[in-house]
Amino acid sequence: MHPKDRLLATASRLFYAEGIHAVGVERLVSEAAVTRATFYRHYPTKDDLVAAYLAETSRLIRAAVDAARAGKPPREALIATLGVVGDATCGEDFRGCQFLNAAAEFPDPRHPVRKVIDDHREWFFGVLREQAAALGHPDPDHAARVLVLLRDGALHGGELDDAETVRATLRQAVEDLLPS
Amino acid sequence: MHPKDRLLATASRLFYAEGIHAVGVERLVSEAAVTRATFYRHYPTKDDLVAAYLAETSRLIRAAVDAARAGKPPREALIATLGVVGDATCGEDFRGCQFLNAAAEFPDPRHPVRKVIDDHREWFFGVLREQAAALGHPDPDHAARVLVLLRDGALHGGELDDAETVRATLRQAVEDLLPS
DNA sequence: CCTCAGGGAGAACGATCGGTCTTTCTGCCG
DNA sequence: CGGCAGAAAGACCGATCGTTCTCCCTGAGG
Repeated sequence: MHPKDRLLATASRLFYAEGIHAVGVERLVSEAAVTRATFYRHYPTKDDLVAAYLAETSRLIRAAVDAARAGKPPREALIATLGVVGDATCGEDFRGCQFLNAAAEFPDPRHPVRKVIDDHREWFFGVLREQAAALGHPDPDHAARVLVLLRDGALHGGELDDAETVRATLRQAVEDLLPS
Repeated sequence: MHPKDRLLATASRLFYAEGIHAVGVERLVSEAAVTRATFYRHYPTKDDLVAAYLAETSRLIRAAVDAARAGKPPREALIATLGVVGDATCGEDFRGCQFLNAAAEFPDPRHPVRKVIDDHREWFFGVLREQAAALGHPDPDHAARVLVLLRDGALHGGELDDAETVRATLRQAVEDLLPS
């Protein structure tokens, strides 16, 4: 495993578990067994590493969603898509949504990190709208918007409230929303 | 306005707008026109000021919700309660939920700040459950849980997506959830 | 009038922040 | 073998972090 990959893996773990501003460069390089010079050779600034962390997270989530919905009929595919979210909330060391947490720490909407967040949200909304349309929902845009609300809520409730209950609540709410 | 109140007002504004870890003590005391000594005379540590900021925010929200539902029949009262949330998302300088943002910056569930957050969430869930029960909903616990999901989602979507659309989506979703 | 708490002003603490630098060594490719 | 990029190791930069300190001044209560 190359230094650059070790850095990204360490950053993903620490940024998610402890918060972005709370983890300093010293901590990153020491836990990744990399020197400061190597850090700045691969990432010009810390913010670039943050953006890389979110981009990589987005990549993993897209893969998980693609895998979950592959080959399923429309209704099951949509339930499976939100199921990925519900499962995530019940995973150990779950600490909310990487993107929502990062947005809380980067208030400036024009910050480069926010673009990665916006891209990911736009992708997910598109997936939901497309799936709602394939399902024959009369207003796929509205359905997708409600599903996004539920998703965002579940990703926070899973940390602050009981995760299993949140997963069940999410699933029930999604099924109620779809034409039976 | 006394120094302690100026401090709390300044902290509320800066913590919410820029994030908690991102605002240092120097910034707080200079913008509040207060000396460092006065700061630590009223709040033993910065974390105590953070807890006070969230406690004060909770107090204001409880007052707003109480005012919105006062004297309304059950169904309108519940819609008004969530309406407070929707209105908040459309306010200027809206930057998401103070409690969710703070939770993103305080990962340790045993941290004192997290207790203030948990208390606030518990209160809000209780209000929703009580209102759903008064409405004669067959499963008020489940209804309240779904409403919390929608609330949390709306409070983030209002910042990251279009606020007015989120408000309308939230209202529609709430009405669809209630027995007609 | 005297006292004394509370606030203003600002220096100072050690620690850490994000970022740059020099030096040395290793390993790969021609 | 020679050359050179990438990484290790760590000193170093100014700035800021949260926190504590001393000193002086003001204003209200007894």
